[in-house]
Amino acid sequence: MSTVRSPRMARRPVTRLPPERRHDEILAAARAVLREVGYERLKMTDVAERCRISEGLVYRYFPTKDDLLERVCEAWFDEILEVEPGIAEVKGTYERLHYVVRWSLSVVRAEPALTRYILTVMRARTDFRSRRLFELNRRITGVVASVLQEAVDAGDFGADIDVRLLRDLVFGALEHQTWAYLRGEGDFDVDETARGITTVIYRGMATGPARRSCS
Amino acid sequence: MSTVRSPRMARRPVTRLPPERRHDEILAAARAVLREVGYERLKMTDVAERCRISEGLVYRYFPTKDDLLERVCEAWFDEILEVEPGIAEVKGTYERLHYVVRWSLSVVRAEPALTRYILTVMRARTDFRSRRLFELNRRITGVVASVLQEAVDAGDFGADIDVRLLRDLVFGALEHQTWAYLRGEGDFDVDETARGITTVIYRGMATGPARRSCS
Amino acid sequence: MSTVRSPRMARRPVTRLPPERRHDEILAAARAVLREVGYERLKMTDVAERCRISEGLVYRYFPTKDDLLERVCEAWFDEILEVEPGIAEVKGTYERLHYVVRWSLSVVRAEPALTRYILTVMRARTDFRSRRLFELNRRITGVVASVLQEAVDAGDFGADIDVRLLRDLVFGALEHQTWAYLRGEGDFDVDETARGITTVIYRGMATGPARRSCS
Amino acid sequence: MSTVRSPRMARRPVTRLPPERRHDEILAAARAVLREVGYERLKMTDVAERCRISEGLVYRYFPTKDDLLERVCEAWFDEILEVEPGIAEVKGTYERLHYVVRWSLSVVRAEPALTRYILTVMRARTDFRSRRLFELNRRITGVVASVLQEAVDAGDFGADIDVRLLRDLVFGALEHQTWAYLRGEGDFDVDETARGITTVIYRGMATGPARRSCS
DNA sequence: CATGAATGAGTCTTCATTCAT
DNA sequence: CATGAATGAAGACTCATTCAT
Repeated sequence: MSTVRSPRMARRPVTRLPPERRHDEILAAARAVLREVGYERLKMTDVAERCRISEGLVYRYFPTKDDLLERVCEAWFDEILEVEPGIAEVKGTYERLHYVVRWSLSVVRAEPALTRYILTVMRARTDFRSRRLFELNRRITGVVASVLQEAVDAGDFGADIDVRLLRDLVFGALEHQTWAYLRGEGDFDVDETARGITTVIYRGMATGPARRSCS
Repeated sequence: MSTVRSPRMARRPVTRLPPERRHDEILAAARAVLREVGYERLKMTDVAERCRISEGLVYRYFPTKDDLLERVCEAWFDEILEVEPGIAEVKGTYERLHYVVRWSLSVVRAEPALTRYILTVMRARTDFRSRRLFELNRRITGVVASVLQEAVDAGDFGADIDVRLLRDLVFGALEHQTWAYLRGEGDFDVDETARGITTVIYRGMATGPARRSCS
Repeated sequence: MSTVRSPRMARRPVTRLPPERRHDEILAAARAVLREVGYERLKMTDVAERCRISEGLVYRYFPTKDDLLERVCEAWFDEILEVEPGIAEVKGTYERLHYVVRWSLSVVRAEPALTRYILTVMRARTDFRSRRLFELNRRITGVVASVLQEAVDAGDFGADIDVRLLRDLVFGALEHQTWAYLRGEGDFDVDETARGITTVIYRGMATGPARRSCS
Repeated sequence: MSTVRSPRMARRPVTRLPPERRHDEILAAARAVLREVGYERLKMTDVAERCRISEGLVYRYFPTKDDLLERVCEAWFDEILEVEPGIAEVKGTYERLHYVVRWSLSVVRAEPALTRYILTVMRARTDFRSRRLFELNRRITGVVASVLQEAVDAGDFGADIDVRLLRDLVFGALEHQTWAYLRGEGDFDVDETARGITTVIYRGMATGPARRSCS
C-alpha cells in the first residue's frame, strides 16, 4: 500500500527533447523496427532502445503497443496523401488510370512491412471500419475510384459499371501481384506491374472500337 | 474454451486409439478450435482438451503449434480438391467461369477462420512458396486459371491476355469482396458476389460484339 | 482524472504563488483527488494536474506521496478539531454522548474516502503510533472519551467502567455501522445511527433505575 | 505471429505433486508470505519461490493474485469454522458470550496478517458483499450473534435489543482492541481482552438486579 | 522557482514446450 | 503410449521520483 519508491542510482545521460519531436522520433523508430523485424517480433523494448529512450517514455506518448502501431500506419497514410501526386495534370482515361495504379504500387513497394501489417493485422481487426485508418485508407483507394468514376462519366467505361467492384478488382489484383514481394520473396517491377493491371482493366472496361491497344 | 480448467479435475479415462485415427482427430479438433476462437487465441491446451487428450499427446503427433496449424490447412485444401466439383459438366465460358468463382466463394464462406489464417499468417511466412500448402493453393487457383486459359484458347478471350494476371484479378477481387465477412462484420451473398465478379471479368475480357449481356 | 494527458499539450502558463498558499492548494487538490478516485488510484500526476502545477512542484512541497497523503489527513483532523462543536452547551449524560457520537458520524459521512484511507492504509502502518496523526486521532476520540469519563465521574455510569474500553466500543460500533457506506454500498442515516449507538451504550452503562428510556 | 518457442536449457529438478497437494501447498505458501511481509509487499514470485515452484505454476492454480489471496482467506475461514468450538457445552449467557468472544480473539491473535488483509483490502472491495468470503464472515460473526440472540430469547438481555447492532458493537470493540497488535505494535492478552469486552456487553445488556458481578 | 520529460525498477500474466511418472 | 504437472522465457504496462532546462 505504501507506495514510496527508492531513488535511482546511476543513470544514463538524459536527453531532453520537445514532446512534438520525441513523439515523431518514437513514431519513426517504431516504423523502422516494424520495417526491420516485422510486426510479429516488434517489441516495445526495441522501439525504446531505438531512440535511446526508456520503455516508460514510449508509454507516455502511446498508451499501448497497438495504439503505437496504429499511429505509425496513420502517419504513413497521412504522408501518402500529403505527397498527393500530380494526377491533375495527367490527361486521358488510360493514362490517368495508369498513373494512380503506378502510384499505389510505388507506395506498397516503398513500405512492404507496413503494407503487410495493415493487410494482415489491422484489416483483420473487428473494429477496423470505425478507425481513422479505415477512413484514410478510403481516401487513398478513393483516388483510384474517382479516376474510374470519371471514366464512366466521360463515357469511356460502360455506364452500367459498378465502380466499387472495379476498385476492388484493381486493389485485389494489386495485392495479389505484390504478396510475394511482401513476403520478402523478391522484388517486382512497379512500371511493368502497373502497366499490366491498367491494361487489363482498361481493355476490359473501355467502350467502343476505339479501345486503345496497349503493349 | 480458454477456461483454463483448474488442475483439480478428475483424471480423464485413458482411451487408446489407432495412430491414424488420433492424428485425424487432433486435426479436426484444431480446425474446430480455429474456427471458434480464431488463430490469435488458439491454444494447444484447447486443442488437446477438445479431443479429450493430453497436451503431450498432441506433441507426439505434431512437433509444434505452427506445424499443426499448417497441417490443418493442408487437410482443408486436400478436402477442397477432393470434392472437386462438377466443372466438367458445365458448358460455355461465362458459365464455367461463374461456376468456379462461385465455388471459390463458397469455400471462403464455409471456413472464414481458416481463410483468414491462410490470408494473414501463412501467406506472410517467408518460406510460404516452398511449402506444400503453397502447392495446394496453386492447384486450387489453378482450377480457375485453367477455365480462363480455355477461354483464351477457345478464342472467347483475347489471345494476348495474361492468364496469370487475370487469375490474380479474380482472386484479388474475391478477397476484397470478402474481407468484411472474414473480419466478422457481416455476411455476403455467394451468388450475387459470384455473379458480379464473373460479369466484370467476362465483359472485360470477352472478344467480339457477341459479348453476353448479363444481369 | 487518470487520463494521462499526452505530452503534446500546450504549455500551461506559469503562475507564481506564495509558498504557504501553494502548499495549501496542493493539500486541497490531493484531498479532492482522494475523494474522487480513492487512494488506490490516486496518482501524483493527477494531484499536480488538479492545481495546474507540475509534478516537480508537488515534490518541492512534499517529499513523497505517502507524506502528502499523511499531511492531507492531518489537515483534515486539524479542521475537525477546529470546528470543535458546541459540546460545552449540551447538558445531560445521554445528550452529551449522543452529541459526540453524532458529531463523529457526520465527520465520517462527510469524508468517506479520507476515512477509508485512514482506516485501511494509515492505521495499518507500523509506525502509526508515533505519528502526529495518531495524536490527532487521540484528540478526536478523546472528545468522546471525556464525555464518557464525565459520565463515570458524575456517577451516571458505573465507577468500575473501563473508559478506554468503552471508547473503543463506541468507535468500533461506529466503524462497523459505516463500512458499507465507506465501501460505497449505499448511504446511512447519521441521526438514526447515532441514536442507536448512543442508546445501547447509555442503557448498558447507566446505573440505577433512573435509566433514561429511549425511543 | 509464429508462436514457436525455443526449447529449454538446463532446468532445476522437477518435483511432481498431485494437484490437490500442490494447490494446498501454494495456498499455504501464500498464507505464510502474507504473514511475513504483509499483503502490500506480497509478490507472486515470492509465493512461487516459497514452494520451490515456477511462477507459471502458481497461475495454473490461481488465475490472478487477487484470486489467490481471496482463496487464502476463504481457506482460513473454512478452517476456523471447521474447528468450531465446543460452544454447545458452555452454559449460561455470560459464559457463552465470553466463550465466543474469546474464540474470536484467538482467531485474530493467531493470524494478524490475514486479519489485517481482510480488514483493509478485502472489506474495502466494492463487491465484497457478493463474495463467498462475505458469507463465510457472516457465518463467523453469526456464531456470536446467535449467542446474543439466545440471551435475548432467554430474557437475559432486554427484549428490545437490536442484536445486529450489539453484534457490531462486539466486533467493533474487538477490532479496536486489536488494531495495535495487527499493526505489529505489541501483543494483547486474549483472556483479559475477552473478559473486558464480555463484561461491558453483559453488564450493559443484562436485565434485572441479578446482574452477574464480574471481576 | 517551475516545469514536465525521462527514468527504470518492478509486477503481473501468458503459453509453447518438456519430461517425470 | 499417455498424461498433465511443471517450466521459464517473454512481454506488456505502471508510476513514484528525479533532474536538465
